[in-house]
Amino acid sequence: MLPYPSGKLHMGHVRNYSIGDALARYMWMRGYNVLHPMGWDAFGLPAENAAIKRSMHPREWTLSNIAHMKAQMRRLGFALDWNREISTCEPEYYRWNQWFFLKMFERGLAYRREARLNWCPECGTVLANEQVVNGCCWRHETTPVEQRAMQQWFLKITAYADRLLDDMKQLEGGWPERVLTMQRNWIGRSEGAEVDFDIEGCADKIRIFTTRIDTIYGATCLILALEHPLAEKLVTDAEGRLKIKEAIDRTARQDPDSLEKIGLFTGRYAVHPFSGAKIPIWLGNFVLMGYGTGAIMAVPAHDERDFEFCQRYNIPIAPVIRPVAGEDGLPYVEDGVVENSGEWSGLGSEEARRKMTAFAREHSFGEAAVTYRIKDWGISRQRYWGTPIPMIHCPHCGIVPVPEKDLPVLLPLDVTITGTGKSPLESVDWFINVNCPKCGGAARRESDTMDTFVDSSWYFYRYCDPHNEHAPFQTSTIARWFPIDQYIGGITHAILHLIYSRFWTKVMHDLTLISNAEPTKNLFTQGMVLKGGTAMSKSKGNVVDPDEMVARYGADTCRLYTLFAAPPEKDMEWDESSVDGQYRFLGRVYRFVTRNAAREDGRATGASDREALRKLHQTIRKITNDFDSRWHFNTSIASLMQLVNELYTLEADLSAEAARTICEKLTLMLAPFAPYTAQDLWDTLGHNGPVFRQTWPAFDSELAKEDLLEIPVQVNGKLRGHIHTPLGAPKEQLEQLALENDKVTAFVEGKRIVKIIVVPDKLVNIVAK
RNA sequence: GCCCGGGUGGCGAAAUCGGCAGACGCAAAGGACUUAAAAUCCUUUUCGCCGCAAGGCGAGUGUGGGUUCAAGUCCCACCCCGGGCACCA
Repeated sequence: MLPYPSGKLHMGHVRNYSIGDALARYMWMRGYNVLHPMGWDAFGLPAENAAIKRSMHPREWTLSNIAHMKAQMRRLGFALDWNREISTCEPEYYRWNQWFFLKMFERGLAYRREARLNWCPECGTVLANEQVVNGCCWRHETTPVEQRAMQQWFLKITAYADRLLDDMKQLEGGWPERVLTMQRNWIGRSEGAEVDFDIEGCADKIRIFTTRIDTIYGATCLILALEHPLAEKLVTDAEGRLKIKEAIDRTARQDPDSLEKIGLFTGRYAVHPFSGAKIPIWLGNFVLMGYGTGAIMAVPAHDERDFEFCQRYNIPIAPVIRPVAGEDGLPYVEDGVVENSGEWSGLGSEEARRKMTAFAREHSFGEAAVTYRIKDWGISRQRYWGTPIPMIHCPHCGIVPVPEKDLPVLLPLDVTITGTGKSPLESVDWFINVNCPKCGGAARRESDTMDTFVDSSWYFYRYCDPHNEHAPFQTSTIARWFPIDQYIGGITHAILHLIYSRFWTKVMHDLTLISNAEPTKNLFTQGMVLKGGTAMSKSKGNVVDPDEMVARYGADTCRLYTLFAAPPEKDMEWDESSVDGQYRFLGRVYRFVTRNAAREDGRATGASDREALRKLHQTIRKITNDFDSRWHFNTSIASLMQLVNELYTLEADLSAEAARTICEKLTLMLAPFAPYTAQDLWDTLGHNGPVFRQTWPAFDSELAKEDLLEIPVQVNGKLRGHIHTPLGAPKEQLEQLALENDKVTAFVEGKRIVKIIVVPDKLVNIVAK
């Protein structure tokens, strides 16, 4: 039995909750309506919308926690795949996901094509590139993904690549630089040129992408990806084709970190479009089909990878860039002066790139081109749960969208989950066999469902208007909450959820549903919770469930522990040995307030009152500052502890009046961090209603002022003594007091005073020789 | 290899703008209360040396330099740890 009320805490993501909830409560007490989808639990409000309807503050603030997503989405009826939960049909959730899908299909932003994709054998489904971590599924970290070729639905996130990049300007300052860098790398925009090479004795051309067209005279061969469509045309003999297949297999089996370069000569030659030289055409396993054109020109003199390849296969190396004088190191990727390049020799790299690209364009064998690393978002999943993709395959009409009036397409309930890798929906005849909406003939319904990252991309908009039956949400209803003022989440979402939701926001912006181009103004990424020095994960088996801590100490102690262990942006080691301190602290607060809530001993006010009030106002100032600037709640809680420690020493001499004031303000300051205890104390103090509806205490800088300062005195930079002066004492006085100080004189004696540095209210340093 | 973080007592950490390094807490030791234990309250606690003692002296924020009256904080070089990216042409 705990000595104070413990409360409840949903323990899914205890750290994220503690941080977000503390902020939400503080902002509320500072006079903002806070839209914080999950935080109302902590506030004690029954329903999410009650808060919006019962607006009580003129100012508004939107806060969302990524870790709260699961619970928020569950409320909205979105599907959840996290625990392989099988959702029942939630018509509104399907309807609007499907509605968006149709809008994208109309605009060419949703399309279907065959693709080799990452397949997780454990999930029995394909995954998007973003969802593959170290070659394994993001949900099954020890299960390597396989490659499978199948028909897949994609969302054209690449069409938004430039806007996703450009709009980062709006996020600078509000988002951690680290996340922006990760997204920038992920999008991977690079500018260059595409160039066609004729093939000797063949009408086809090979198109390559390069960022260094200035080095093209150094190209001594072309290298195509093993899977390049032209490979089969160039290599016609059975033996050669077998070798290609073997090379693909061998590459797939290798550790991607130390891939051995494998090359196959096609026996064919290409014509260099600038020099007219005949250069061999190779296939190489390090050339990626999925990037650029799947073919490169190898410039071994100036590219490390090409060098390695060409050296291995005895392909000539021809330097064409002279490093700029003064620069040393490898010339591999550096700009310099072009040489051995016919009429272009002597130009700087940059100028050469511009002019050579223009030349290629004039002679119709190339053009400037931009390539991205990011690929379209593959959203097809062969799972039962998730939104059915609202499409019908008709043998006569092709792919036909389900008419909007027929939405939502609901999942059948009579499904057996086989786990065989085929979509379970395939086996439900009544679901699959439908009539074509166009011609009325027999047709088959699409059986793939959508990636559940689709749901998380826009749930926070729907959350603000959850019961709308006519639209995903009403623009005017949600406009006031967006963009989100503050989003809190783990760094793990940097290139998953956080890029998808930015994309979705832009699509909705283009559909004129919203006016904001970005979903959130500010992003805060809290540090990871570590156990044994590494991030907790199911595969490592080091996941700690804090439920036990909550059962033993209560949720408030658990919150305090989480917030006190480290500043929120820093990783924290989950080490329960220090939780006792938080438990003891809450007990100390509880006992002090209950002892002093309604004392009637008529003790007179005196010096202790003054001292206690000073400490109180200093604490208010400190915590207010922490909330307003840096959220280092560990120091906020430490200062509350200091206040309580001081109160314990002064308690015997406090007047009832001062004690009462202090109890109230202390309780209010505790509320963001330990809401249940604070609420109980607030009741004990004889108040009615929720403590978080009280105004955050203001500090009085007069009361916070120290009467007498203790100022350190240094001699030659070493601390030798202290002097006592009132605040704001003049320099001369400090100087004089310092020189009169016994301890100081002992060190100055016999020396010549060179200089005295006086920093008012801070320090005196005497320089003596 | 490239790009970010970070390195402070036995431990988690604090020092927010260049101004007393180690706040606050854990653990440990001692004491009070108690028949006893728990709980609670109080005290000590960076390291080394000197002293019976009050106290004093010296060293100290990964390493080596530098700037400054003054450096955990700024500059240069390096070491170590963590994270992200990585045949992206």
